[in-house]
Amino acid sequence: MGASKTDHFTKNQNTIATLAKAIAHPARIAILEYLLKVDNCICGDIVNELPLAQATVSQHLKELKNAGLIKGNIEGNAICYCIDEGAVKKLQTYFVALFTKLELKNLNCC
Amino acid sequence: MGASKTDHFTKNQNTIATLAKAIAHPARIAILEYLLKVDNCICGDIVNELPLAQATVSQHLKELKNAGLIKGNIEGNAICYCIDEGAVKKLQTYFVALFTKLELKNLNCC
DNA sequence: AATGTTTATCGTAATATTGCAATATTAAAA
DNA sequence: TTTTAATATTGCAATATTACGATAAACATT
Repeated sequence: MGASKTDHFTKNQNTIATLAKAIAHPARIAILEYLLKVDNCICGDIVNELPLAQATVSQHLKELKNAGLIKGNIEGNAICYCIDEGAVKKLQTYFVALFTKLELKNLNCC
Repeated sequence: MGASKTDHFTKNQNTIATLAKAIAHPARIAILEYLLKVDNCICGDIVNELPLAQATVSQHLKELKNAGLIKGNIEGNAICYCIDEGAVKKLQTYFVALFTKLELKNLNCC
């Protein structure tokens, strides 16, 4: 078929893969970087910051939100988007673990 | 259309997105974890470690190799696969930068 | 109430990914 | 040389992603 066999892998493996997928697009990286750059987390001008149509940006924001990497609150006719620290910490935890394992190895065989 | 507009984003954004995409599948996470787990980097039994057909595993290995995350040397009729430290360090560098930016922020507005 | 602004959703087309059977390739072993 | 074993490639079908125009929804402004 063609659908990922997620049920054959561990929960942790699927979690990390999902988080990685959420940031596996330059537009979503750009969105995260922008959210980190601006002082205030009110970000009604994200669309103007990206070279994509409004509908496309909205779709990318939705994916980041579904992945839990950002949070959004309604504020009048604007939306307040922020980084979600919890999810980013989860990403961080995994990568730190990965990198730590790496450093313990003597990978000079190839 | 449907193709990513990679040329509208920075080189760094595209690099990170590509690396993230390479690990955005549980099978490829499982492969990396297995490569980290085994003592020796000769890994001719990766196929048996995964719940996927040989052709599919080979394809995932190819993607990891294209992304530069693993290296492979031909050794007789087997292949020696290893983590590529350089690429993992690149991933690490980016995430450390991202997480560092996060900690400097006061993200309590949402 | 009518208008303008901002964000979300729908519908659709183009492209990419996933998975596997079948087959090819490569080199060791018999 | 023939056989065996391991990995790669091809071809195809199913599914997912990306992008955007059109439209809807929500609210502020006039």
